[in-house]
Amino acid sequence: MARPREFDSTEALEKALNLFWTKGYEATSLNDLVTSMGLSKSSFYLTYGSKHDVFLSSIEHYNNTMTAQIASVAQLDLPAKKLIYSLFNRAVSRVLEEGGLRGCFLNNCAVEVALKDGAAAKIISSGYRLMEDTFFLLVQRGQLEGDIDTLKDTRALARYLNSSLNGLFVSAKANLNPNSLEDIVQVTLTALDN
Amino acid sequence: MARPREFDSTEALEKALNLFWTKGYEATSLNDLVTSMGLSKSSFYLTYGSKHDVFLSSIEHYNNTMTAQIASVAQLDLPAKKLIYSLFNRAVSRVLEEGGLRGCFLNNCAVEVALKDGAAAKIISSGYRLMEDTFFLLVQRGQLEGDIDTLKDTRALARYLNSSLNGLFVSAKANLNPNSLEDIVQVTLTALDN
DNA sequence: ATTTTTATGTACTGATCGGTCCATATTATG
DNA sequence: CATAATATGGACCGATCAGTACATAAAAAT
Repeated sequence: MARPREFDSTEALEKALNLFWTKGYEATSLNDLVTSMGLSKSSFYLTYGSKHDVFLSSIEHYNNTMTAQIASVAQLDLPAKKLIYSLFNRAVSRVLEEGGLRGCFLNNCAVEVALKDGAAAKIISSGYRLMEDTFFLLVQRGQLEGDIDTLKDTRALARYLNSSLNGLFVSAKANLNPNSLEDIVQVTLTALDN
Repeated sequence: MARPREFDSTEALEKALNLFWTKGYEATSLNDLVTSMGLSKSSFYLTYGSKHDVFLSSIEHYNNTMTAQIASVAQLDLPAKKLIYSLFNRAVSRVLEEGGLRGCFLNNCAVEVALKDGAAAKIISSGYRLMEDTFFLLVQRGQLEGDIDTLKDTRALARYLNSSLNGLFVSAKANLNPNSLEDIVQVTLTALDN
């Protein structure tokens, strides 16, 4: 009944997400967005509403994909404690990769906009709880599997691990040093030992 | 020999610092700056050079005051381990105060600009090393005082503590929850136990 | 083939961006 | 009191900001 869209709207959203991820919200201009998304301003506004709207959609999309992807790692058929180890080690190697310093998108958003953007803050917060819950399930499984002391507070450990992962990303940006990151991970993970 | 300045330049710099701290670099406009610093554009540019220059000066000033202030805490005549505890507990209570959510300025800067602003990155990095070195001295003293296992890697513990503190600030922004912050601190500090 | 409906490209908006210019004001020195 | 030197206020700059208007394009439905 009407002219069909010439672009894939989730593909374009991912382009926007990537831009916000590497440049931050404020430093990303509308021209940046439409250029990298490959569409005209008309299509942009018709499809996504506004810069702020597409930003919120980006965070939601991030929650639905990246965060959910980590949650799926948690269901792999390996000892939960090993999975936690590998989540941290993979975070380190990802940060050290080309372009990896942009870190975690939720982390970046929390720091840059959570304080002044209530709508964004809600979505960020839900993403964080998703991460925390993933760690909770992993720690719980580790306790069931006998690899983590059952006397330890499961929720507290989950919160600690989530927070530590964020600290790692900030540390990498503040003072990139592979040895330092490995030190941090090594000490962090001793909290899971007896 | 010439007309005297009508404002205190470090006082004004602190106003700028506070603005960058709460709003972030990109979101702070020149009008914001001159208004809150209480001076005209002429005086601003004559005294501080540019928005970017005053930003760099702000970070340097932060390093010289806040970070150095924490370093002075480290020299208090109390068991070093207790001092580490109180640094973390004070961070939690400061975050929970009115306006405390803006967190740590170095942390904010690292996340928002370190990737794209080399000049800022250098200053941020030096601030971080200052923090890390403070923790190093504290851990070392704790080991000498017999409160921290001497078999533990002093430098690794310092890096870990510094990173954990940053994680705490991000966590607070992402999902403010006093219980959660206390959980994080409690687990974090067990790394100092035997 | 015409109508309906949505998509697209482009020109345009007022507001704000960081930054400059210059005329005037204010002081210390000679 | 004149001069030298810096400080200040405010008008002004081109560029860019996010967002809009509108004319045209394209497809499905009749």
